[in-house]
Amino acid sequence: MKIASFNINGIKARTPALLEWLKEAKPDVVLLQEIKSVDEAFPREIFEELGYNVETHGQKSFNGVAILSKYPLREIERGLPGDKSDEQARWIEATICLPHEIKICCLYLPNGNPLPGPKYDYKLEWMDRLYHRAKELISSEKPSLMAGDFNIIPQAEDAASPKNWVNDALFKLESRSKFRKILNLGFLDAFRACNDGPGHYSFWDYQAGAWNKNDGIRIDHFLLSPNCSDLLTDCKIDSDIRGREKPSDHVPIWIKLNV
DNA sequence: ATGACAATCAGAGATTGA
Repeated sequence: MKIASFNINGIKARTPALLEWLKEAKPDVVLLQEIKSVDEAFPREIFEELGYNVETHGQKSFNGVAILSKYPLREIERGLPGDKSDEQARWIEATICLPHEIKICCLYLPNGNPLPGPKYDYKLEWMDRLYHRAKELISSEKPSLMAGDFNIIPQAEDAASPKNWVNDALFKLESRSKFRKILNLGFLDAFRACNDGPGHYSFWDYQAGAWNKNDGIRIDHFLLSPNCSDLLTDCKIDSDIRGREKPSDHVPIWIKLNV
């Protein structure tokens, strides 16, 4: 089974590019971030015609997450628990039902810039809540994964120019430590389990010719619970997508599970 | 330190992103 994550930077602007990639990559499940659309405006029929079940958690103009799945989705939850006043659409989870169940969580972690400031505080607070949900997932002892745009550069080798990011919310020790704390619960960075070394990126800024200079960062991740990690056979980033017409600034990352 | 680029909403230019 192939599960992908893709920050599409607007479903309205990205539907053609998304369809082209879907038909090539043929993922069974796709986790989308930054749909930048309310639920009613999401073009669900286009994806249903391709055989996907569609669940969205949208918001006007900004944020918004969605799950496309060829398998039925159950136990759908919208919004990261822990703060009822949080109105930003950054989390949707569901259980897919194969012979055995897998809990799939799609997230769009706050950027956090500028720093210091309320946006950075929100990022750190959101990561504290993410830690609590991650702990619950581990405690359940069921196969689970969290994937999406984490807005975290885990290590220096995950940036082409790490010096440019030292004071950025994506690379600040404080936010990276919170990411590491989640890994230390027992979650596996699937990409690093399958790939070594520098030069692997999932985001290139639209500005300053970042793609042409390969000045990228790796900020889109798949974190797998231990019994989900046992099923992992491959993880790759479809970086060539960034060079196409009207691309997102992110590219898809996917895993294969032996189920 | 700033802007470079793109998407959104709105119908110009501000806001957001990373």
